Amino acid sequence: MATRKQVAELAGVSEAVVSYVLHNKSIVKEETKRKVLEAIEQLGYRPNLMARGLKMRQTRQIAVLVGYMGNPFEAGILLHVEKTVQELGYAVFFHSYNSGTEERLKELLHGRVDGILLLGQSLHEETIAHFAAQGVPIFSLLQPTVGHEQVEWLDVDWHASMWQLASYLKEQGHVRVALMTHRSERSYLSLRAQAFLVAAAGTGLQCEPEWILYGQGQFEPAQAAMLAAIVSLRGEELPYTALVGMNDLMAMGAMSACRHSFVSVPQQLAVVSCEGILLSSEVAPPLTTLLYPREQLGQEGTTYFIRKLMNGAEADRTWPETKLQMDLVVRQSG
Amino acid sequence: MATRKQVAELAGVSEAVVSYVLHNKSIVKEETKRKVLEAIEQLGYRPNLMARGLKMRQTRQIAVLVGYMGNPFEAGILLHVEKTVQELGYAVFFHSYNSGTEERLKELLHGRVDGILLLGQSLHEETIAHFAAQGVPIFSLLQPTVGHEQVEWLDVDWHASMWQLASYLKEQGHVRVALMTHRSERSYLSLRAQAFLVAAAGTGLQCEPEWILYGQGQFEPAQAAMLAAIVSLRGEELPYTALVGMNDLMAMGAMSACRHSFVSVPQQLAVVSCEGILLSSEVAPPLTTLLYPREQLGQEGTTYFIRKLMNGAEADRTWPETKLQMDLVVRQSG
DNA sequence: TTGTAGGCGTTATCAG
DNA sequence: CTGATAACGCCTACAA
Repeated sequence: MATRKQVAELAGVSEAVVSYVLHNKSIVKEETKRKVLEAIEQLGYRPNLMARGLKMRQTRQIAVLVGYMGNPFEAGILLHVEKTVQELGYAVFFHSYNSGTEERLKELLHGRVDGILLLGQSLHEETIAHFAAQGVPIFSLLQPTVGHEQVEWLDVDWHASMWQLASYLKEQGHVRVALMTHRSERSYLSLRAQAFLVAAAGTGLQCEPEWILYGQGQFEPAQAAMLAAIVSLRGEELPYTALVGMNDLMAMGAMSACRHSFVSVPQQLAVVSCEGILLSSEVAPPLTTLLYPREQLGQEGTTYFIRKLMNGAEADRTWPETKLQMDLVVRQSG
Repeated sequence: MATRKQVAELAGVSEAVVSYVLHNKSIVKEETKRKVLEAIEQLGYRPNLMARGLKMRQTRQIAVLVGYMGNPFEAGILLHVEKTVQELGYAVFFHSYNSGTEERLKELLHGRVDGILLLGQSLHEETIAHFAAQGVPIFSLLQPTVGHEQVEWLDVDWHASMWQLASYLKEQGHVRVALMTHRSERSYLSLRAQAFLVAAAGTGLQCEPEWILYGQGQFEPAQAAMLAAIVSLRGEELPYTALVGMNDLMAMGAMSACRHSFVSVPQQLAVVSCEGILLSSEVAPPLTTLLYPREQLGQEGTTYFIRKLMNGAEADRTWPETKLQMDLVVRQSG
């Protein structure tokens, strides 16, 4: 573990000079510089990032808080986030967040990150205030749900998107539609559900409260919920002709349940969704879904946030309130 | 940003006492302790992790190097790794690794992590030596390919697993089988391919070199490779009756290509694979595959590694050379 | 152009 | 039991 001191000794200069060379201060004489660089090379010296962080009060590390990596949607976003973070010379502190471990989170992050990037998570107000007080900015990819007034975010325009989806269903002749979402209002899926409900009302679709199924954002719970809904009919026909999933995994879970209980998709039940994850084109039948611009989300959101971090608090008001757009990919499921 | 100094002032004690309280040294008088705890509470004080790390030469952070998060197989492992790391009181420095950015990696990690966990990546020998010299241990989930003699790892027993797969194909009456793998011998898929080739020879399967397709571990390249193989036949029959994918994504890509070119699976071509990722049961037709124990891998491997980190270098020889087992899940693709 | 010294927030040693 | 004080490795204003 070579330190700066050792480099200085080997090069026969003082420690400060080593720093000057490291930071490309042009004030160092060419020959001294060469000597120092040689010593650095020889010892394989690299600055200790803890020490530097302590001194500079800047870690060049940002926390990325995710919910559930088992969902390809979130994993796909993380992929692009990390890539962008890396390109901008920062590093990722990766943490899966569960509401209720906030105390632990504060400890874990204290002094270790320059900012926090939320991947669809909703923090408690108190926690947000805490980090604000610490001078640790927060940015959110995917719109946060409750609270978060001070938190900037980037997401698609869900109202426009859901309007698009509702219109499509209407065009296909559907009137009664079911909805699969997450029970918790803290989930980012709830926002999508609200937007769909508004769009459904606006386009004249019928979506009764008892047609709302809860798949908790994941495949198996969704499968179970759909199965339960089918079984409870005792052989009668489904009261709706279409199901819209608030994410692809749940839509796929529902289709799986249908297949196992001989409900044909899309004839007896059309299924549509709104992410377009990997393999959504490969399930049976291929899923009709909106395409979420994940790369754009990860790339643009992260870039904006880190640039802001680098500039200090200046250029604060530049956030372009443009939301992202989604395209509908019509396949065979609905 | 309350510091220890401020806490000490508020509580009317010296800084050292604050540390004693923090570390539960029972030598502090009950009343002093109470005063200090109050001050901590009031100021919302938490130790700065950079300062602590610098002093202790221990960061309680480990680097996790991944290849491609777009693959549910790797994302699924990360999920369990992170969970375990968190439970053991450590944190994850997340980094996507590309061969060729080793210099950058060394800088980025210097002094910031206590250890490195490889998720199927292969580092250069020189890099391994570097970290060894720095006293940063490396552990690998999934067996590393070339070199890495000094690196401990955990993986399934690929020879046994591939023997199982080859035997199954043989039982099903197949003789000529194709293989879909990654071109680079640095990829962890190459190890699987080697193992399969050995097993194929052992069980009497025929697997000609020109039947080896390269899907680069991902869906779309695999799809393209399979498509190219089919097209090049100009309408003649495939020279093999089964294809074994070195991961599920490639097997699915191959199936997709078959569907689009009207090659029926499994009648004209049986497809099998060896991971069992999410949705492998939902594609058309559902994929016959070995089930990789990802949770066990992430949980056991990470636990072993972090415990070792905590104990210093002691208990070095306890690594149980037991490899993990896989089960075959027979579905409709082969 | 180069060296000195103070300090970032901790922990640990050693007196009181 | 408690209080100074010396590191940990680095950066930077200021002095030489």
